[in-house]
Amino acid sequence: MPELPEVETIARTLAAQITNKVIARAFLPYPKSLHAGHRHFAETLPGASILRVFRRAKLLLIETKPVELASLTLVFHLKMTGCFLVHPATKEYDKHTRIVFDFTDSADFSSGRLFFNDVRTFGYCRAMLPEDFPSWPFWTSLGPEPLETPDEELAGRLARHRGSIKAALLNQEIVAGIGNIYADESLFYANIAPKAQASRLEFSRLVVLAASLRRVLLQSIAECGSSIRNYRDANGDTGAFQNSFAVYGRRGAACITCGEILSFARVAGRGTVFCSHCQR
DNA sequence: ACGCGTGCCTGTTGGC
DNA sequence: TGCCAACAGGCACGCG
Repeated sequence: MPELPEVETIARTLAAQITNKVIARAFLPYPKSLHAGHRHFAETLPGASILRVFRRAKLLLIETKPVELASLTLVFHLKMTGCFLVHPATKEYDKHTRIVFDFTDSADFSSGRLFFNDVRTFGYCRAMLPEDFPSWPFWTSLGPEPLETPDEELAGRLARHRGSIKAALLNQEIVAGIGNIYADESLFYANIAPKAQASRLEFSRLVVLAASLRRVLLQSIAECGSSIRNYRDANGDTGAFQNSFAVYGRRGAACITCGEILSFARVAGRGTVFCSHCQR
C-alpha cells in the first residue's frame, strides 16, 4: 500500500531509469486501468519522450513531451498493489500487468519496457494535458504536501475537522499523501488517541502531531519506504522502514515505550493499532 | 454540507 | 491437510 514515502521512492528510482527515454508504443492488457485520456494514450503518446517523473500526494506522475504538443502527463494512482517494473524489451508481461510501455531511443531501438502491474486492479492511469487538471476534482481538492507545509498550518487544517483525528489525517483534502501506516505511526509519537476528536485537541498537541508526521515521513523516505506484502520500488528493491514500525502491524505486541499490550480498533473504517496507555 | 458506511478487487492468512 | 471466511485499504459513492 504505497503512501507518500513509498511513492516518492518509486518516483526517484523510476526517474533514474526512464528519464529521456522515448515511448514507442503503449498498450493495455487490462483496459479498465486507464481512467481518462484514452485518445491521447493511443494517439499522442507514441513518440513522446519522458521529461520527468515526480510525485504529488500518493500520485506518481510521468510528464512526457509528445511530438506535436508541449506536454502530456501520465498520472498513476497505485492504490494498494500497483507497482512499476522496468524490463528488457524481450520480457513477457504476466497476468497482473495492466499497462505496458515500450521504449526506444536513437541509440538503441529496443531500450526496454515498463510494466504497470496491479494485482487488485484498484490502481489507475490518466493521460492528462495541462488543461485537463483543473477539471479533475480529486486533483484540485488535494490538500498540501505535509513535507512542504509549516506545522502550525497543518495543525490548523486538522483542527477544523469534526471527526476523529485519524480520519482527519487520512483525508486527502486536509493533508495529502497519508495512509494507514503513517497515520498510526505519527499518532503514536504524538501520544494522541486515534479516536480523539480532532477539533477538541489542544492546538499545541496538533503541532506536535504535524512534527511527528514529518519525522516519520522523512525517516521512511530515507529508508526507501515500508515493504509490507509486495511493495517494491522500480528497481525491484524493498524498503526498510517496516523494521521501525512502533504500532502499525504490531497488534497484540508490547508498546515500545511502556510495555503494555498494543490495542486494536476500527477507526475511520481502518484497522488501527495504538497504545491505550500512551495515547490519550 | 459534512461525516460515515459500503463496494470495488484478489492474494494471503487463520480458524476449524 | 484442506477449505473458506475474514482481512488488507484508498477512494468513489450514497445515505443520513
